[in-house]
Amino acid sequence: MSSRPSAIATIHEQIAGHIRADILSGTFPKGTPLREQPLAKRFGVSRGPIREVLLKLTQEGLLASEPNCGVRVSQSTSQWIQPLIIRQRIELEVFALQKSIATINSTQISRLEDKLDQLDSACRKKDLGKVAECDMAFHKTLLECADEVDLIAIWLPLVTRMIMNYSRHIDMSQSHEEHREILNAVREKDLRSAIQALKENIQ
Amino acid sequence: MSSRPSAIATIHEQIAGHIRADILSGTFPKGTPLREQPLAKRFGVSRGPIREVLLKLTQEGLLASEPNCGVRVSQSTSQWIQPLIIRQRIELEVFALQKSIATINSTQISRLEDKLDQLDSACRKKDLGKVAECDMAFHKTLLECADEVDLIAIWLPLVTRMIMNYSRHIDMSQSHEEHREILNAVREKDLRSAIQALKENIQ
DNA sequence: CATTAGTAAATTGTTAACAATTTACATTCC
DNA sequence: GGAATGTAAATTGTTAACAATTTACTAATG
Repeated sequence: MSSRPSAIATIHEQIAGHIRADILSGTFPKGTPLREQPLAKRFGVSRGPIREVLLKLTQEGLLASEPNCGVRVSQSTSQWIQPLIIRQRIELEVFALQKSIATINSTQISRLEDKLDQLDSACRKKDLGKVAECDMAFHKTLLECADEVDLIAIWLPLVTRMIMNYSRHIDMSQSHEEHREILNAVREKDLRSAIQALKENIQ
Repeated sequence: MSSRPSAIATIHEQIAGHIRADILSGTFPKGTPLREQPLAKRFGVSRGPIREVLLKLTQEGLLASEPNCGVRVSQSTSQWIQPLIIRQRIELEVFALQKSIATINSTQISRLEDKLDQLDSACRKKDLGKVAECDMAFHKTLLECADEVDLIAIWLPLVTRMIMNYSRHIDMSQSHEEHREILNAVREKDLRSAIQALKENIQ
């Protein structure tokens, strides 16, 4: 919801980022209950802000909530709808590319380069949670170039459900290469190649 | 969130429903700031639960939040992405129909009939907010027949953004007819007709 | 021995007070 | 008169205590 992309993360976003990484890396396996009090203690805040973060992650799809019983890490998305999710995610990202590629500027390119560097770093450290987070962040930055806030809100639940299923099977060395190809094509404003590289990365 | 469809709404859901209807009916025009204290007083609760409802509606896309400045009613979605939103929404609902239509049972049919009745009642009362809410509720119930929780989470941000733009142009008399046609086709397990009626209703 | 009932602990839900930040407005200065 | 500054009000953000609910465990009962 922050209007400025790449802004300094608020305390909410930092906490959400930590928990998100712990889920995507498998530190919290599927079905694990997340209790408010221990999380509050861990992050040095009271339960109020924690509740808001948990609600946010629930609506993203990472957590599942049962009234009066708290939240637990979501189970995997069913096999049935995965092809649908992939199709829709590709349609959104291709749309964003088509709209933005002609007018993309150097500031946006360097933002993408930053994300790519962070992804590279996470890959070398074999930090699975961080790799998944950086992967998402790269694509999110790409979407932000299209300057359509609604696009990201629609895209988020799709990508969250994909990452939940695939994060543990990411090929660290390949991931970095694939994203570099996307960025190279975008830099040269080569829409066709960019779309192809994007599809290969997502599928 | 609630595992039981058609369950008694929690206090959260009731408050969210009220505010949602006020936004969709135009009682709160686009850009109107929503303050926590007045809302808390209006619904007879403290600010805590109100904050959670506002966060929920923000992530649905009805409200836009600026840190330390509260939330306001979202502006309309840009013209650029509306065709995309419609396409994806149709794809989701058609998918749900394809998966569920063969196995749909009488309990689910009567649930749909309930929603249709409520829609009819709201149309006769010319209650725009209620009509928009019932419209959404009918389609949500249809999606629930597919028994894929993730489907609804992906669908919600799409339909919210459609309704935000169209709610004030709904043809009350036509809306009820269109939904009745969908239900009739579903009742007869006529997939082709159901899809056609659905597309005509959405587009 | 399995089942039920009852009780204590753990956990979520709610509230009201307090802190930090932003906004609005009046005052001063140029 | 207009811009900058300072102060008060309004508003959001956070906290800790309390209430309500669920869960886990123990003991009684058939």
